Amino acid sequence: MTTAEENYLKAIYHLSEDGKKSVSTNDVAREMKTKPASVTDMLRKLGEKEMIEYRKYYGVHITEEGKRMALQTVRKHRLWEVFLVDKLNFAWDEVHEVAEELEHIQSPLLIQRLDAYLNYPKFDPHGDPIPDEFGDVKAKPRVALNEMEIDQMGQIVAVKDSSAAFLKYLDKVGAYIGARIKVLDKVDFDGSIEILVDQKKNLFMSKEVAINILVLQS
Amino acid sequence: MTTAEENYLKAIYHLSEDGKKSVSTNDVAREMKTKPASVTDMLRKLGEKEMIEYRKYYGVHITEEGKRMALQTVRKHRLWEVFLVDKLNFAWDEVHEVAEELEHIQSPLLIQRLDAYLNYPKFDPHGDPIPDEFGDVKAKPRVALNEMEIDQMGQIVAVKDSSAAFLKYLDKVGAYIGARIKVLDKVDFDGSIEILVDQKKNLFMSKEVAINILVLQS
DNA sequence: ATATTATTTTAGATATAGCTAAATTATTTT
DNA sequence: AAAATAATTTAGCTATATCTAAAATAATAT
Ligand SMILES: [Mn+2]
Ligand SMILES: [Mn+2]
Ligand SMILES: [Mn+2]
Ligand SMILES: [Mn+2]
Repeated sequence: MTTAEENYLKAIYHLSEDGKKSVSTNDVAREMKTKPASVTDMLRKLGEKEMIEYRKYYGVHITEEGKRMALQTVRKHRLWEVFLVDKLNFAWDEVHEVAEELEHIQSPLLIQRLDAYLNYPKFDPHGDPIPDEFGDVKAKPRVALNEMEIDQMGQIVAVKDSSAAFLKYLDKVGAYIGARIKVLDKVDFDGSIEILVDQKKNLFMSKEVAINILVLQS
Repeated sequence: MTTAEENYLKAIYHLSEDGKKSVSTNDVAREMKTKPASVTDMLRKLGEKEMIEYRKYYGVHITEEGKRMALQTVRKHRLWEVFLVDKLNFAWDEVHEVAEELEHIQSPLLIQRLDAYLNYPKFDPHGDPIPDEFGDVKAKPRVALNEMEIDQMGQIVAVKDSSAAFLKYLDKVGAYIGARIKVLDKVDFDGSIEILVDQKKNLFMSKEVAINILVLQS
């Protein structure tokens, strides 16, 4: 598998994640920041390798083998992110691009040793679960913060967006993974929301922000 | 710079190292395990980027800028090798191929942090010096073991060949970096040599092996 | 000085991965 | 059911990095 194939397959896997049966050429083009024409070429190639089922004009469906490969790349990406944050003192908003390169290094021994060195972490710095070497993921039930009701409580466990802009904003306002929260108010008009963080700090945020914060309800 | 360009430039740098003014197309092809025709293409490209001075049919000479770039890649390669051995418990014969990939990861911050994390190592697991961030190398005067005379003493400080086959052989016979040695005998006929290691173990080796062991004389 | 040999370059392919513009197919609206 | 629109594919082009075979050049030997 080439780097490009791995990146496309990972994108298709992520786009299929929330139960969508089939992913469109345009979806992939948007995610990969390439043109639909380029995507068509790659879909044909991944189809020939049986990583996806590809029917012209009707989108694509990832195969078991494709999912296995994608999860392997996801595992590497997230392990490297843990390494960068835990060992090299990167901030959580600085790791994504580097991990995007590191995930393509080909060495099973390297990943096995890295996993051991990091003490078999279960989650990456953004709260995403790290698949084990067989591709098994321990998924916790998570809710987007904007879908919670007033007075409901929980704990921030992950973020959906890993961009530096978003993560720096969370740092600034004091939202972090592990924080205990309670919904104080929701505004129907624009979907904005006010929460209490760690029983002491009030925090007001737009719907755009709340959508990207994942909570384990309690 | 692409990965291929970095690899070629590093090869040209290494081939120029022992004072050779100019490096031939065939030399590079041998080192890179590619065909001379492919080398010609790349030499033109590196010439246009002024990483090398390239005169058709007369070989190539690395420029200051090219040397700077090559040393940057060498620095990354060797730092990663230290990481693999010191932190991930790789054997010294297992690191070369992986480092060959890792050296192309683009992130100045990553290398700066890695260097600090490893405590600013000066040598890699094969005894080769690690250039600092400005490309400065602290070179020690080293002699190939086959060039030493009977009764001369010294310390093994590096190996010239980093292949697994060679390094595993050294492990087996108990030659390692840091070992104190004394030349006991040399056979004129085939250049083979017998040495005393750490004042206790006699070791007989062929010229091929001795050529690839570098010694700091004392 | 010429011929032979070795080295190097050029010409012409292939494979990957991207693009734009045009054509085709599917979907939605009227 | 047609027409309009949106999505997707095809055709043709570019750039990188490789290769083989043929041509050109340099180095060596007679
Ligand atoms: Mn990637
Ligand atoms: Mn992540
Ligand atoms: Mn390399
Ligand atoms: Mn080394």
